[in-house]
Amino acid sequence: MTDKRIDGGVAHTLYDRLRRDIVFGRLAAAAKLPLGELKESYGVSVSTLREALNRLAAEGFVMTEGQRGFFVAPMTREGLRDIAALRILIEGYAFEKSIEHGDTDWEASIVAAHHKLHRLEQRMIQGDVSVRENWKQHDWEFHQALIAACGSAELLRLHQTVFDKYLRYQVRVLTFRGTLAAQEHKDLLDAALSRNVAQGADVLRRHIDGGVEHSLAHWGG
Amino acid sequence: MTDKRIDGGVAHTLYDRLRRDIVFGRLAAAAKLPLGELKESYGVSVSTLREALNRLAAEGFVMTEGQRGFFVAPMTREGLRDIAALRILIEGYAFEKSIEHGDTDWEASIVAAHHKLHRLEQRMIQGDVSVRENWKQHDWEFHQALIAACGSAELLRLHQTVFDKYLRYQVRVLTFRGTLAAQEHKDLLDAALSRNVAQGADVLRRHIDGGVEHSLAHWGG
DNA sequence: ACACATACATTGATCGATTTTCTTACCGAC
DNA sequence: GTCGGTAAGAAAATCGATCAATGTATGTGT
Repeated sequence: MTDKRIDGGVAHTLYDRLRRDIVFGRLAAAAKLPLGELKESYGVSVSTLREALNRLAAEGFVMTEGQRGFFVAPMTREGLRDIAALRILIEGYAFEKSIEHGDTDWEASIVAAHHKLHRLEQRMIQGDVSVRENWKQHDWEFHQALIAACGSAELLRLHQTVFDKYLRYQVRVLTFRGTLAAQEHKDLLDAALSRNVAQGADVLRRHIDGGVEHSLAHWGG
Repeated sequence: MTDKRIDGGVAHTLYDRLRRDIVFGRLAAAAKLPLGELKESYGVSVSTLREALNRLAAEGFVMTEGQRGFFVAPMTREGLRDIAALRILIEGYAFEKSIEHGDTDWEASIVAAHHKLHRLEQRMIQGDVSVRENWKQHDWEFHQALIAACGSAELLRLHQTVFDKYLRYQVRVLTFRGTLAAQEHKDLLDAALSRNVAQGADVLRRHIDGGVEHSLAHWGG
């Protein structure tokens, strides 16, 4: 028998797909989301579709105004600075708490997460762009591992959506920050292992602000 | 003709009603939410109901696990401490930014908001419990006014849900902190008007932690 | 008497159809 | 020529019905 727990039902699968399609730009920013067309392309009914869209609307990935349907959330320079500042606040605080409370198991998990991320980064730097979506997953897992010992479920949950909103802007510019980002990840790992709160917060701020500057520089349009 | 913009459709109205019913405890914590019954009592169809519940699930007011339906989010001592810490972080940061950037219009709006709140608090202290739900509204409007000049839409949006999650715990214990809370609100106003960031953050922390201690002391069960 | 399996009842998840609302194109009046 | 109103078409919001999963009770075998 197949394990049903792999997918959480059509609605949950659809939610994941839509979310990824928004974060990775396959659904363009500010694009209209016509129920009739999406219903066809995703192969679900309108009710199921609306359930997923409502969840995404609550998280801020899609907008819905009055009875005019759903739109992908737009991307603006101000929106990027806004979400980046929020990520620095949330992740910075969670990182501090995590450094305070983390035990040896936590240390082991961040070392492991960093190793996997490092491998992917090497391939990315060498120009292998096929692993991009995979790399994102490991980037997130590393950052999530860093703050996993913060002791707050609310914080971890919130970080997940803030991180993805920020990531959407990183994906938008197709170029990779490469060596710089990789070095910052290493610095974050070192700060965590040496329990240096101030240094960790500082590196994290530079890491995120660096991504903002990179995105703004390659904004285009 | 009646202005349609007053209600945002059945779904949005239902969302508001459900959210209020959860925050004010009319839907008990951890209670099951049977679609068949709710459909009757709220007078909507199952699809509309599920849309609203999905939005609330994304915000964390209701839980949904697998194919077993929806539950009101439970309330625990740890959950209270968790959400309180998050509120201190979010609102404290937003308050600082607001003090930095706020202009005279902002000052006027917080004076006005505080005045309305103050009137309600006087009636609450005198034992008039009929204005409780109205008082909550003005409490929220005052705190929202304090941070309105922070310059971040994401922060304001996030604050709204964090505030309501915290408020649910305050509503849970039926007693009112009365004079203490009123004095703290006055102190917050003074700190904002005198642009004293450190004092503002300090008062805010005491205000929120005070509410936590009050709730834990009257926890019962 | 207890454990397990199976049939039944209940509830949630998904779908297709109906109703309402918005958009736009068209026509007449100023 | 433009503004305002109106009617037709498209799209979204809502609903009622069907399908699938879960929980429960019953019966049988050890």
